[in-house]
Amino acid sequence: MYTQLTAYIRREIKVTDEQLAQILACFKPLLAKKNEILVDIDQTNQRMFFVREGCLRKYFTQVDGQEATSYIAFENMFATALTSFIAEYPSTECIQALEPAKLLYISRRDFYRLLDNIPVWERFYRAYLEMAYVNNTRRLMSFATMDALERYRELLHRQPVVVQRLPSKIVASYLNISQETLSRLKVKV
Amino acid sequence: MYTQLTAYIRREIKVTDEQLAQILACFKPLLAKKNEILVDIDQTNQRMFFVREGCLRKYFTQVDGQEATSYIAFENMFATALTSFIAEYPSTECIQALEPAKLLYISRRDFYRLLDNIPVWERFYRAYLEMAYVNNTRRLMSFATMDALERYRELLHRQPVVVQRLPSKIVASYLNISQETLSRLKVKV
DNA sequence: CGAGGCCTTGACCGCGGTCAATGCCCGTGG
DNA sequence: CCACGGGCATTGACCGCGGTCAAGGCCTCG
Repeated sequence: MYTQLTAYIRREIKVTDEQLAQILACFKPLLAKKNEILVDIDQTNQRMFFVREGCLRKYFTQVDGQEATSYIAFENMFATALTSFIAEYPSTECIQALEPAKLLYISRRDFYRLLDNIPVWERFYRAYLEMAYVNNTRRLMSFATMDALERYRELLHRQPVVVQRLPSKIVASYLNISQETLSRLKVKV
Repeated sequence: MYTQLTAYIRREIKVTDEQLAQILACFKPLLAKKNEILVDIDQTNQRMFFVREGCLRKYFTQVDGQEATSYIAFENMFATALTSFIAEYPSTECIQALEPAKLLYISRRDFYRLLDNIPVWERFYRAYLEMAYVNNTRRLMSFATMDALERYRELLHRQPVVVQRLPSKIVASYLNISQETLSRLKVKV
C-alpha cells in the first residue's frame, strides 16, 4: 500500500524510519470512481493526493462553462488544489479522477502538523512547491510564446502519455484550445 | 539601509535579533541604473533582489525578439529569476531595472546557507515560494479565461501603479499584448 | 535643433473559436 | 442479440480578436 509513496519520499528527503512511520500514518487510502470529483469549487477543507494508480486532473471552469485543465497527475505523482491548500481559501479549482484511481491523501491539518513536528518535512514541501512553480512557469511561457500547434507538439514530446491515455476533450482543455482545433492539429502531425 | 528589509522579514517570520543580524549580513547593497540588466540570459550564478527604491522587471525574450514581462517588483518587493535560482540552471529570464534603483541582494550561496543554518529561514522561503506560485497561477488563469480588455481592466484594478508608473510598452508586454492593441484598449476605458 | 523612441491610428489578415452537421463508438435496455 | 441514444471526434463554414506593417505626431535628450 505504501511502497510507492515511501519510495517517493525517500527520493526527496532523508528521514529516519521513525519519522517515515509518522509521515505515512497521516496518509489515508481512498478509492475514486471514474469522473468522481474529489475537490469541488468553494470547498475549503483541503487534501493533498498521491496517485498509486489511475489519474487525476486539476481544472477550473470558465465563465462560459468551459473547463480548463491545468494539471494532470498519473501514477506516483501528487495532486492538490494548491492555492486553496496554501491560503485555506475556498477553492477555485476542482480535482477529478479521470480513471478509476487508488489514492492516498493527507489532510491539510496533518500536513501542517508534520511541518511543525518534522523539520525535514519543510524541505519536502519546499521541493514540492519549487516543482509546482517551475511547472507553472513553463506553462505560462508556453502560452505566451507558442501557438496551438507548437504547444501540441511540445506536449507530444514532453508528456506523450497525456495524448495517448486521455480523451481528446481533456487534451484540448489542457492545451487550452477547443476540441475542434485539436482535431485539426492532429492531421498536421 | 536595512529598515525596509527588516520590516519585511519581521512581517513574515519570528527571528531573534541575532538571527536577524545573520540574515541582514548576507544582503549587500547595489545601485542599478535605468535599463540596467541585472540578470542576463544564460547566467548561472543567481541573486535574489530586494527593492528599496525604484523598480525591477523580470522578462524573457521570444523567438521573434519580442519581450514578455512576467513580473514587476516595486519598493519593498523581492525579485528573482526563480526557476534558475531553484535549479541552478542557466537562466531563461532576465531581470532589468526599469528605473534607477536602490537594491539589496543576496547570493544563491548565502541564501542556501541561511536555509541550513537558520531553520526559520526555510519558512521564509516557503512563504516566498507560495506567493510566487499563487501569483503565477493567477496569471495563468487570467490568460486562459480573459481577453485583452478584461486583463487590462483587471490590471487597472489590481495594480494600477503598473499602468500609472511604467511606459505603455512595458504594460503591453506585461499583459502579453502588442503595444498597438493596448493603445486601442485605452480608449475603451 | 535634429534624431530616435514612444504612442496612436488605420488597413489588413490569419489563428483559432463557435456553430452545425455527420460519423463513430459504446453502454444500456427491450 | 440487436436497436437505440448519448457522448466524443471530425469536418466545414464563418467570423472576430488581436497581431503585423506602415505612417504620422509628439516628447525627450543629446
